[in-house]
Order: sequence, then structure tokens, then C-alpha cells
Amino acid sequence: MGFRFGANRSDGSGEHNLRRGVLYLSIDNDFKDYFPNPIKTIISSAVSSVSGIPQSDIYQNLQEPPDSAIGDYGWPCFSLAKIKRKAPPVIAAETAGIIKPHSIIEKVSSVGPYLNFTLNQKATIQTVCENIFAQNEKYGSANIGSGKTIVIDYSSPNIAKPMGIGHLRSTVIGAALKRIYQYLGYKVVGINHLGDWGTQFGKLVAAYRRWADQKAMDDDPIKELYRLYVKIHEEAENDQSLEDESREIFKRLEEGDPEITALWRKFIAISKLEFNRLYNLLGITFESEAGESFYNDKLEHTVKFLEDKGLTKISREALIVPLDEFKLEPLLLKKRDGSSLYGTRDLAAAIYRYETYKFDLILYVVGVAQTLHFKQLFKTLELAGFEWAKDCRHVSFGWVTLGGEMMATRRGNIFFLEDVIEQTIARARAIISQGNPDLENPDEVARKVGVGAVVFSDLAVRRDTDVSFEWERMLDFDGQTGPYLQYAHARICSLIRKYGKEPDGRADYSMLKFPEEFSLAKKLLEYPDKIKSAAELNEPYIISAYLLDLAGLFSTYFQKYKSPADKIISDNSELTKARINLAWCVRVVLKSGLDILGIDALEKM
RNA sequence: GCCCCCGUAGCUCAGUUGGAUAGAGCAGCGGCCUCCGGAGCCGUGUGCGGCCGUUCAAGUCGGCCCGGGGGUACCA
Repeated sequence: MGFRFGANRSDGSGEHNLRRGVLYLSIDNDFKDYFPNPIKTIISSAVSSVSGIPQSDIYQNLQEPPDSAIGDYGWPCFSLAKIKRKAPPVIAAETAGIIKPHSIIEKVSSVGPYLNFTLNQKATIQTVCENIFAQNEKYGSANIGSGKTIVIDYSSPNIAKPMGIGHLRSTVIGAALKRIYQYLGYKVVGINHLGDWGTQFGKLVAAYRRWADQKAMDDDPIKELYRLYVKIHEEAENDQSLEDESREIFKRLEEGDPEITALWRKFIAISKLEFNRLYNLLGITFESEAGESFYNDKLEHTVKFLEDKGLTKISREALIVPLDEFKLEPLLLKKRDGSSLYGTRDLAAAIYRYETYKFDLILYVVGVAQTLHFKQLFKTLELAGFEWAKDCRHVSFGWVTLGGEMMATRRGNIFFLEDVIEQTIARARAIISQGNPDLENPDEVARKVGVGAVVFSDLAVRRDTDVSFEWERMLDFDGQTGPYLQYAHARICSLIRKYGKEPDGRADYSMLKFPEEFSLAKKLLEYPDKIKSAAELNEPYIISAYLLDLAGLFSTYFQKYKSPADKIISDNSELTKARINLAWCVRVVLKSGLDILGIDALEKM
């Protein structure tokens, strides 16, 4: 079976780094001294050498002044003032006098307690453009994760329920995180922890036996299973015997009852067909699809292991891991009838995954409702002596609400993901017909735009905020949307097509004198740090927000200068070269970011 | 009951882990194709639920109150 326990075995990388009494993740040090912005690196290095404050602290605290007339980067001197025991404005002024200008940093000044740095426009634009031309689609990538493995548990839908718009969150957040970490050099194992086991199957079988409509099962099996699922939950509200019956059926499934097992297989086959169709549409892939049932033969080992460690006890006829000294509810391992629970299976899964992948970090992209569950799970792993328990993270996300109410399959108030995507594709198709009827592959483009709109809607906000679903907004492709980003990308592609040559990165960047050109360069400079932050916080929306900024700056720039001399493509071939190079860099970053989010960067739309 | 999360513009959301004057999109209104794509751009108003505290500095941290939600033993 290949299943064994490696408690207390060190993998060599999992040192306990203590700061503020918090156990550091094994990958935290990977980020600490990663300074991808060359200009911030120069500034923070200079400030560090005159102040003695660690460069990483300074790098992290460099911020954009409220007005670009003050400077392009600012650093608050309060921490240094405290060390030197002088007033912050005095320290700022003194320090500004010490630090020498540089070819890129043309002015060091102070305003009140802030130390400010003004960049040279030409040197900045040139630096960033040459950087991006040199790295192309690898701009912003890194090898800080080289040799390390991250496991991400995402999507993980439950069998026999259609995928609702709510399930999309785990799926697209997890898939984006996977690409973010891969971009930083980590090996990532994406796992679809299918909900293919548990008492819910007992419920489903009970419902199937009672109310299944064979014709409906043939026509649209997933919808029929959904109907049964909702119905049994409704009926069970007033009929306790249904709950008991369901538990009994699940127990027999766990014991291998052939008839129930056959039904179970049938339900899984139906669901997987539907899931795979959606995964294809969304471009989602996994390295492993070991679902809950996969661990069925490993549960006894797990339970016995915990028993041998003396962590368990019987309470109210159930086998539990008491956690009250940590102010947590107990983790239930076995019901009174001996059957397993999701906690049992998650324990076995975590251990199996560590044994199999030797991960440096494992992320569970699961809704916020399961916060307590993961606290219990991680604490139990810690108590069992697994030092990697500190490398387990619940990456939670908020609810999808509908008119202020939580969407939940059981309540029956969900929208089917497939229906939603169909609608957005249809909307995209309509816009194409109206605005760009000569497009050669309108259906393909409509599909990519529609999917992009849906995916982006879930990646555009912080994970933990609940998102309210509104058709009106989902079908609106204006403003802060996926199609807006795709449109900006397509426009730049169109420009470069018109230019007719492949830009090579060489140009006289001193010719770029517009403030928007400077702003774009500075924005492009931020991209690698955004990737870093997105990984540190496990927040893909950081990339989404950044791309909106970037696309917005470009759109403004593009539309503002319309006179023949100021246009990107003008009679002045040297100037055109420089401008096209900058636009090309914007395109590279837009495409890179969209790729990471899982949205197709279109050349025409 | 106990624990956790959340209240920012009419709506949907940001706010760089405590920093300089709280920002976007949508909706509304008013403008912009002598076209490098109008799925775009420009202009225009209102806001941190309330009170007290911590300190040089609070939308951000702490306490209490009000309001909304979630979790809380055999569902996941």
C-alpha cells in the first residue's frame, strides 16, 4: 500500500524560524531577500548602508509619494529617527544630504519626515524596457522556489452536485496560485480533492431509490441528481429517519456493499463527465485527482496512529481528538457507528501527501466556512508530531451571495457555472457581431472573452470578501473586467501589426518625454514585486488589480495623444521605435499577467 | 450561549500589513472617432456604522455598542 508514517523525520529544510513567537513557513525565507525591482534595490541598499536598517525592511517600506512632484519613491524615517533619537524631519533632511544621486536617481530630497527619491525619466524607461526585452515572457519570474514543492488542494467539488458559480472560486483561485508559484520556480502539485465519499452519498442513494426519474436521469443526469440532492435535504428537515437511513447507507458503502458501490460509481462517472467539460473550458488541470475515496483504505492506519500517540478518546460514543486545551472543538474521527468523517479523510490525505510529495507548503483553497475544520486538522497534525504541520495553510475565500444570501447547493439557490459561462459567451458573441463583424474566428474569441469575464470576476477581489453575484455585472464588459484587459492587449497587438516590424528593444529612450510614458515605465517596474506579493499573501487579486492599473494607464496614454506627431506611430521613425518598444513591453506584461490568471490574451477581438 | 469574520460613495470593490490630501469601476449627467480598435478616453458629486482609547501618526491596532453573516460532535 506504500503508506507509512514518517513522523519526526526531518526533510532538512523545515527549520523552525521563530519571530514574534510565530512558526515560520518553510518558504518564508525564499521571499525575504528577493528584491526584483532594480531601482528599489539601489535605493534600499543606499539607505540601508547609511542607516544600518536591514535592506529588506527598507525595500518593503518604499512607497509612492502622493504627488509625483515630491518624488517617485518615498521612505518614512520614523524607525530611523527612533534609533538615532532625533526628530524624523531632521533625520530625513540629514540622510537626504548623505545619499548621493545616481544615474537613475537624479534627486534625493526630504519633505517633512519623508526621504524622497526622484528618478531620471530616460534612465528609468530604458532600464525597464531593456529588462523586459531581455526577459520577455519570463519578466517577473524567478527561481526562488527552485527545488521546493508546493501542494495546492483546489476546486474539489462534490460529486453529484452540479458545479455552481460558488465552486468557481476555489477552482480559479487555486489554478492562479499554482501558476504564480510555478512562475517563481516552485514545483507545484495541484490536487483535485474530489468530494466523492461521505454521508452525503448515503443521502443521495436514499433519494435516488425513492424519487429518481429514470427519464430525467437519461436526459440530464447531473440536474436530476441535483434535484434529488436538494429534495432529500428538504425532506430530512422534517424527517429524522432519513438522516439515520443515509448514515446507514454510507456505512454500508464504506464496508463495500456491492449494490451501493455500483450506484456510487455511476454517480461519480456522471459528475466527472460534467466537471471535465468545465475544466476544459476553463483550462484547468490537476496533477492528481485523488479524491476522498482514495483514502478509504488508509483511514484505519491513520486512526490507529493517533490512538497509539494517545491523542484520542471516546466521547458520546464517537472517537475524537480532544482539543479543548487549545480552545477548539474536538476533531471527530469516527461516528458511533464506526464510519469515517471528513476530518478522518483529511488527516489521512495530509499525511499521504507529505509522504508522497515531501511538500514545503500545502495550501487548502477552501471556503471560509471550513476555518474551524482546518484549525482542528492542523492542530491534530502538530500534536501527532509532524513538524510540517506548520507548513499547512488554509487559503480561505468568502461566499458568493445572491441578494445578500449565501448561495448553497443545499438551499438550492445556486446558479450553474455552465449556464453562467454560456450567457457570458453569448454576450461576447453579440458584441462581436455588432462591433467587429469581420473577425475571422468570432466563436472562438467569444468563448475566450466570455470565460475571461467569468474568471476575472472571481479573481478581481480579495479572497476573503464575499462576492455578490449579479447577472447585470457579470454581463457588463466595461470597466474593471477581464474583457477590458483583453481589449487593451488586443489594441497593442493591433498597433504592433500596424508598425509592421518586430520591435527589438533598441531605441533612444530619451525621446520619450510624456509623463504617461514615465508612468507606464514605473508601473511596468512594479510587476515582479506584484508576483511576489501575490504569492506571499496567496492573493491573485493583487495581479488583477495591477493589470487594471497598467491597462488603464496605457488606454489613457493611447487615447490622449492623437496629433500626428504625438501618436505612437508617427513620421519620426526613431521616436516611433521608442514608443513601440514601450507599448510592446506593456503587452508582454499584460499577457504574462493574464496567463497567470488563466485568461487568454487575445490578439484580436 | 460560546468562537470567528465583516460594516469605506447610490451599487460592486480597493486602500501598499500604522504613514503624506481615502481611491477605482458601475449606474447618472456632460463631452470625445479629420479613426494607431468607442469592449475605449475625458470631465462631474457624495463616504470610513457609533463611542472611547493606544501614539508623532488610526479606514488600518485595542475595548464597548449597533447592524449583517458564518461556525459551533457524528454534513462537507
